[in-house]
Amino acid sequence: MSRSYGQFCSIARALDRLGNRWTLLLIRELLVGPKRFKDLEAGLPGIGANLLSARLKTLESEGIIQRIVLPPPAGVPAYELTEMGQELEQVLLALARWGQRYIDTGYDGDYVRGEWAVVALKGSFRSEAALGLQAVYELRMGEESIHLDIDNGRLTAGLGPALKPDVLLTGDLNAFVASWAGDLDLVEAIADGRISIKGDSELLVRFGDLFPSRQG
Amino acid sequence: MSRSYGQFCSIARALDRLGNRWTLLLIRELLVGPKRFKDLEAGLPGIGANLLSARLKTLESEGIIQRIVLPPPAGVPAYELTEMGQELEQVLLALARWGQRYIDTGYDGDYVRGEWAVVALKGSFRSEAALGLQAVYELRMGEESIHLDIDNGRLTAGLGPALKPDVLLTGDLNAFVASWAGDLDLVEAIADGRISIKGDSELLVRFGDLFPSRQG
DNA sequence: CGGAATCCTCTTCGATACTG
DNA sequence: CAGTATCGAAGAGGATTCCG
Repeated sequence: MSRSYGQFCSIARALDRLGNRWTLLLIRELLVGPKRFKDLEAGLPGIGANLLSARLKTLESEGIIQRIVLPPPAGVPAYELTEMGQELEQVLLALARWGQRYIDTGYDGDYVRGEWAVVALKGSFRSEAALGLQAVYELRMGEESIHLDIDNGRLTAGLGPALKPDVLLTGDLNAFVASWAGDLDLVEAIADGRISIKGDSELLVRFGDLFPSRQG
Repeated sequence: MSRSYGQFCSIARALDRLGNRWTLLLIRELLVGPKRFKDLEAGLPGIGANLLSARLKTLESEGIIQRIVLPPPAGVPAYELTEMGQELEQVLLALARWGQRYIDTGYDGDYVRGEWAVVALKGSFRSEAALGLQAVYELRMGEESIHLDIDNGRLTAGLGPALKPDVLLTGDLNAFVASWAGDLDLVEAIADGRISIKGDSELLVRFGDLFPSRQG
């Protein structure tokens, strides 16, 4: 399958498993939670069912992901990361940090998905800026919601709405994308109504500090 | 060249540049210092000159590496990481940490090189274990030497001998490999003479603590 | 509907031979 | 020594089909 590099080196060994096309993006998809085959296809446009199937099989045999059956009432098959797979989070966050330079310089019409912000924001989170802060953010981007729970320097982020958000930002996905791309200031977006805010607006000011982009 | 994933996502954007075969291993090679074309070929057995040439060209055009002429008396062309390329260190260290599980479970005869330990040891370094410690280690593995300067929780590691090592470990590369692979205990290796130690032997005890493997 | 298997075309890789 | 050129082999991508 994946041609081995044949090197006694932890990086090469990791890349023997992860270096194939789509593999790390597939992990990114599963990092926000279990997903079905069709959801993975949707998050990885262009992959092709055969290749996705092959990648899933390989990763399962390597113990990085596992097939599960979602709890009732769903009761349908899905894929999730094993503990070993979860441990790849730091690799993806490091990649996200390095790659941020290529996204905060404008949006070019590429495919985008709100839930990717879960991983991206985890990557750009500045723990130091959150010391002593207790706050729950919810971002409602079109159909998708994500939540960010900040508790004194620690961040827990995930898919879906927050139970009790201190701040709720609602808007079109395009508006959020424009703000990440540096095309639109968040405060400006709220001023002209492209994004609406509910809750403690003081916390909005801190948002840019907690999740900085290159532009500042 | 590299087919783009076409996603507005920092991870996908990073992988657009780094996801090709050999690319991240090429970065690993340059992470320990500038190298000539032939040295890169030697560190990446199997790559093929055409592919190495193509990767170098692409990475240069992306501003991740740059061509230089080594200072006199060498005066020969070489490649080195740009600042942007240097910033990939955290990505490689994260990969090294995750991949360590695949190397500390025995050596299988794969190609290996002493200088890779510079990156691997940086990855496994436990800063907490080095608080208050000031020590310079040198590892002389066959022809290759690397040095590890520890200064109160901070590690600087690089190719070549140390100026004033507190501990000098000398041995065959095979012996060091065996110890990394968990096939041979470092203390045992010294007891039976496969690795010899010169200097403060107390610091040897701390070595396993500073650079732990999965086995402990 | 989910997902695995097949077929075909295209791109990329890998090894060797070759050139300034 | 530093790359180019070439070509067979392997992997990727897209469409379609089959099976539960």
